[in-house]
Amino acid sequence: MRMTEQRRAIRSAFKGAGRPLSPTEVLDLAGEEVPQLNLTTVYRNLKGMVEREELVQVPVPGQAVRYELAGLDHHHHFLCEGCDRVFDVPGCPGSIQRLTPVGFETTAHEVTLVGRCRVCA
Amino acid sequence: MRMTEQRRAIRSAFKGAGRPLSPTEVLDLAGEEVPQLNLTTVYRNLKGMVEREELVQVPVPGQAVRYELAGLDHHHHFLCEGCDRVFDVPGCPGSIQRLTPVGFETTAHEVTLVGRCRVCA
DNA sequence: TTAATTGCAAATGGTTTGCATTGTT
DNA sequence: AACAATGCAAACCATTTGCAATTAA
Repeated sequence: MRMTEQRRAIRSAFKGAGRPLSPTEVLDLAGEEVPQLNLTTVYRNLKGMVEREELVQVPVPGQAVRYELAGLDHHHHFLCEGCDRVFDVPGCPGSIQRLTPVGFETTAHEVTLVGRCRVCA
Repeated sequence: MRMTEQRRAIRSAFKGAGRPLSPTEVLDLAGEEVPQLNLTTVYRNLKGMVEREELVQVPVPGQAVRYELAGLDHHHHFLCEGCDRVFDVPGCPGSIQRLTPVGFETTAHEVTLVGRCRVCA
């Protein structure tokens, strides 16, 4: 794993954003530092960073997958219908597991709030 | 809005399944009744049924959208990692709105449990 | 009869892959 | 030099659309 300019730019896009990013958002943000950045390269780097556990995927209902830095505390997400950006939401409504139907086994849960962010509200 | 054989079959696929269905699942299920059923027709009918509010979309994180009969009580969903089927989960952990960050407005929420269904567990 | 519905093929949008080229070490 | 990373074009997959043929009312 070599350290290239584009990889550096992709990393710092996540550091700077502080919220989950879509591949296109990564291209736009990192592309300011490295204008020749290619979308294919973004996809390949995101994939590699997930395999190396630097990033995790953030599946968003009805939307393209986002990515965020790995190792954050358990939290959930907010999808803004105005700007399509995704934000982290600290905390978790406990008592989610107890919804599990009899005979089923729950290993994870996704909670996504949908609405308007501070800017769009 | 004319009543065709294929539309009838699509309707009854939902009645019979009792769980959210993907377009492909609809094709498979309704295709048993109407073998010449075409995937394009399924997509067009699903879209029409959503506009007419007979169905609602069920966005599943990281997966293709599912559809289910409209008008059900508020509930959530369970995604089985074994068979990729989606099931309804009655109930709702209250206290979800209180996760909303200051300045944000929450208008809806999605909760998806992920794990193994009764058959796959 | 005639307007809605269908089927097929082609277009689309997001993501992935093959392969030759470039860049780090 | 050796091999990982990149760029481009083509392949993919799910979904949508154009258009001519079919069918319910």
